[in-house]
Amino acid sequence: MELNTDPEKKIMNAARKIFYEKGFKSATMREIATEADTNLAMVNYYFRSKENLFYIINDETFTMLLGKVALCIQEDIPIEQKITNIIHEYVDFFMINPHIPSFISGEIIRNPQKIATLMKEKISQSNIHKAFGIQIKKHVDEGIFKPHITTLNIFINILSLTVFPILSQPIIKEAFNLSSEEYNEFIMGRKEEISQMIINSIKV
Amino acid sequence: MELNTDPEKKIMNAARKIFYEKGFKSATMREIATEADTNLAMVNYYFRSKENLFYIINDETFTMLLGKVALCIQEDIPIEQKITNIIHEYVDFFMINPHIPSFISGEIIRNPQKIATLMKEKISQSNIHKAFGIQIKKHVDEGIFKPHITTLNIFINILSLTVFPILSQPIIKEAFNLSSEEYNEFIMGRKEEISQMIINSIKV
DNA sequence: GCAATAGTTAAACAACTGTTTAAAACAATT
DNA sequence: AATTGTTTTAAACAGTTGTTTAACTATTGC
Repeated sequence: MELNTDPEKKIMNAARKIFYEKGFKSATMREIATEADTNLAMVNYYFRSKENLFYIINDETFTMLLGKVALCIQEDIPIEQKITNIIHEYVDFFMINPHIPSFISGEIIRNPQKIATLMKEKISQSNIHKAFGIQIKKHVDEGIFKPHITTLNIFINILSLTVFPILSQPIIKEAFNLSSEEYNEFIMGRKEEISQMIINSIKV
Repeated sequence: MELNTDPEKKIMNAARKIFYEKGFKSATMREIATEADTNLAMVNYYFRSKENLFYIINDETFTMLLGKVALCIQEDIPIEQKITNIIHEYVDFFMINPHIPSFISGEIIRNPQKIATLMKEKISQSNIHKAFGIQIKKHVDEGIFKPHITTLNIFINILSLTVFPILSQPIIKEAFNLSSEEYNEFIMGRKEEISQMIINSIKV
């Protein structure tokens, strides 16, 4: 069901799908070409190399992920509500795109420096750290949050609790005998739980 | 610095190192042979195939990881103390073996069914679920823990909060400008924080 | 209409990989 | 000392992969 007939877009969509599912090393240019309903040479014609194509997808993915959080942060609402919103946003998103966490994990193992640099770039482009960091510091200074609380702290906890259960989906389902419906319920039910957990952990 | 001269052990050690660092697909038999200070044919002579060698390492890794948790669980101490012990154990272990989380993640993407089956097998071998599950249910029934709390819930939270920060080590260090010492401090400082967070989240 | 550019195709190339082979070296047993 | 089974080596094999080539077609600009 490929609506876009532009070959460049078709290849991008195919590459995204294959890279997400298999990671860089296991994905092949021939497979991407077939998925895009074209041939091998076309993929190289439009995107020069596998590495280049991969990093376009990689960049796109990070932009999307950080865009979500940037939107939540710039809203004029209490910080607790921001945290809850980010968690809901991420859980919902990863449920629809369950391959993204493992895609990124795979790239961390393959090329940590490159992905770290990309991440840093994207973080400074959106001013997440600044806008959120100031608000947190204010809460710390006012004695509302515990003294050691930082942006890093909160972000790691949010990502840990949202990303990991998606990453380990196959293991959870098999080891605990959950059907897909039960797994979905489990993840969705965690949204409020995680939010409360994190908010409680930062309040003094 | 290879102390063991037994070629089989030498190949195992080499394979463990290479597989941990690069994952199944990116690791090559030639690289393992070189690392083991022997040649290609020897690796196949002792281990038949790459797939087989990989699953020996895989099995060994899961046995080790679940062994740790099994030990903590069977101690005759309050359940809160058990949770704290597991967290400390895992954080310390992953700090020494930072490649294991990404190694397992890589295998989840490559062959989810196989790793899920292996995990299930190992879980039922150690009687984690049983021994821990009973104790949790007792706390729930006595009104000490919240009604919805299960083994799965607690385990996912423990693993999420311990594994993810290790998995994303390169990104954390780069994006937040942390030196290795600062990163280590950050992770080590989280041990108590995580313990409190999880225990608070399950108590009624 | 025509030349130049862009798009498309099938085939070839070169490098790499897991696995196998066949012969040599070694060890132990008879 | 000869034989047997095991270990080690170097080479070959067959398949896959990313990339390039060269020929062909379609499109565009003049």
